[in-house]
Amino acid sequence: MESIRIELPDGSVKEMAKGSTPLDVARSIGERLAKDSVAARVDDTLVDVSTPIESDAKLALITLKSADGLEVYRHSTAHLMAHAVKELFGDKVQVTIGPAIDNGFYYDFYSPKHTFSPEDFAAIEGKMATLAASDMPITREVVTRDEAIQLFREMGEAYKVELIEDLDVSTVSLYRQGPFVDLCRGPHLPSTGYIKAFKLTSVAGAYWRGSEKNAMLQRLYATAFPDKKELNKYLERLEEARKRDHRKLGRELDLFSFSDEAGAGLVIWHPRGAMLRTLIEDFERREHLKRGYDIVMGPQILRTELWKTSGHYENYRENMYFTEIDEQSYGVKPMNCLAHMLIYKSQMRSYRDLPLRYFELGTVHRHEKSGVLHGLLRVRGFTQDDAHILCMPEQLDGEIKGVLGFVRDVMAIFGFEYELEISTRPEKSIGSDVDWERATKALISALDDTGLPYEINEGDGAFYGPKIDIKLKDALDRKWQCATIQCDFTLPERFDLTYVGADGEKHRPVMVHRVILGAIERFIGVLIEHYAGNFPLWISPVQAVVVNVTDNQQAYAEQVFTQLRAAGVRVQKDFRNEKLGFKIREAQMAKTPYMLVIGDREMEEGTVAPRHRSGRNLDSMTPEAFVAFVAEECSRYQ
RNA sequence: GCUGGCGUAGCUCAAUAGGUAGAGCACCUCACUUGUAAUGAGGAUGUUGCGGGUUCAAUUCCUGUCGCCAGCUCCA
Repeated sequence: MESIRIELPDGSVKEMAKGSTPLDVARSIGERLAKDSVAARVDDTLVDVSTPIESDAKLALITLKSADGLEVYRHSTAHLMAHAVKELFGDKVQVTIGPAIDNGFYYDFYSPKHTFSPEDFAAIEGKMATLAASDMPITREVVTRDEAIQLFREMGEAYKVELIEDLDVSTVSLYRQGPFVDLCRGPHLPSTGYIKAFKLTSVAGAYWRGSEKNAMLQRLYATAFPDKKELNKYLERLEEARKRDHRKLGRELDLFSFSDEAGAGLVIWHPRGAMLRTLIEDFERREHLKRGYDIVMGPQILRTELWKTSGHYENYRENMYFTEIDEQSYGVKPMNCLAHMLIYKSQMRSYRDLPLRYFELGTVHRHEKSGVLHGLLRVRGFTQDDAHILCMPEQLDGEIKGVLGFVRDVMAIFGFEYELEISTRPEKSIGSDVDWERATKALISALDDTGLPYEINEGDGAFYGPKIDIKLKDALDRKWQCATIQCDFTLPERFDLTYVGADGEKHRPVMVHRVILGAIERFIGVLIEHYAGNFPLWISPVQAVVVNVTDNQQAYAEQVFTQLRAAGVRVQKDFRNEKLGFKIREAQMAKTPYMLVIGDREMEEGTVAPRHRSGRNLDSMTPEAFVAFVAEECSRYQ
């Protein structure tokens, strides 16, 4: 019999008969490995453990311990769910697609006759458990494209037919488990019995193939883990994450609110939230001034004519608010660039002036679709830490690198990890091919320079230029774009911006539109979840609360409070006639960093006894010492 | 914007086969003078999101609208 050489990840080589399967190889190593292997990687291709190997190859067996294994597991669980749904709802539903995602999987069903609700979950889970327990083999078969089309057509699965019809291949693979068959590339678990722990989590609408022009499908989300223990751990983690939800903490910590009466997506900042925001904005002003930006301010509304000049009226009108007064139409600004353009144009510019960096904490309004609003993370009125850099083309690289460095420094201060993405030209856009190419190259070069990994989103750029996006994650790992760096070769053109070069001729400057935190609202939303409401001292709206033990110390405590406030500590007092434990508890729940306890002892010594929200007590110290202590802890950010 | 779910006191949630609503916390009053996560007693609290319809009667059923939640689409 012909034999082949199988190279294993540790470099060892096994001689196996031609046509041996990964499972055969696993068995030759050990029964335990054979049992644990759910798929295999043969020369970089993921396959089933039952796929025969026909020639010399590198082989890695995949168990549920690896990310690949888990993905296979979840994908197979998605099939199991589709199988269960077909058994329960039969002809009422058609299957479409069901991939594995982070922490689980989903499956989309076309189901006009039955609307899925969480009440269906128990039945579906029960059926899945039965199907898993029956341990049906999951088998792969390869058929021609036409055979597959015919098969799914007979089954009444129109969406599968459409999928196959769009495939440019001669054969497709099918996976069967009992009577259930699905078009799938695989690989899959050897049998349904491998599936042990899963839970349906939610149901939501999703457009077929992600386009709002297509039919709305019903998507069942679920999670799956190799065993119940891990599943429960995940569910607990999810529960913990929900406690960090900035919408919940925002109310509990009395930071902000929304009001139907005011309007959807419009933030109302309460004293503590407004303080938090002010502190962050002050920080921003300092950091920008340090880096050579000039602070500027523009008006809230500008004449509609100007939005026509900029191209916003043409491209962004549906997101804008307009108002008309004295027969004059104005647009409420959705972006801050226009005033910055006017500042640039207010005088003749020399190449010696460049780069010019105009910074504005600019409040903008955008009419976002009602369904996308989400706490502070997606609102209709927000303030950006916006800047427009106007420079010579040869300065572009350096400016973009400078901004990326700025982002890196700021994110380090808040302890954020972030993901970088670059987005290229979309279909609906303005500007020439040459400009787009030059701008895109500049961004890529700057990204490469950071040495950090980044993703490329083709066609995802703004209508006026390509961009780099920096994304942060919320408590539930949903990604939100915060910082963004966008090249714009269009506005300088439209506003006819020029500078006089060394040659005495007029030249066109290039523009970089960039934000570091992005929208302050969104950033604070993510920040609340990041710290779970336990803000570091330098941005804590309330840094300390003075708490007396009995009325006896009230006069002294009042004096301490006044002294600390005069010294710039953000301090509050709680002199209510309550037990100390009660007042400590309240301060604790408000996540106040320090509680300054004053009893007879402290009054006699002229000190306070600080208690940190962690429960740790500091040695008693004089109010002056506490002021210095706070100043020291905050100093590294100022 | 779309699909589905939801809107009851400041917050978290009960209630009703259709008969105009209750509990805890918070709030107010009184007593207690208290040492590091809840002292006790008493009190007040609602146009049941808003409008229209069906009905003798609507918080409950129907409908419109506003808002919220999950996801999709879209974006900081």
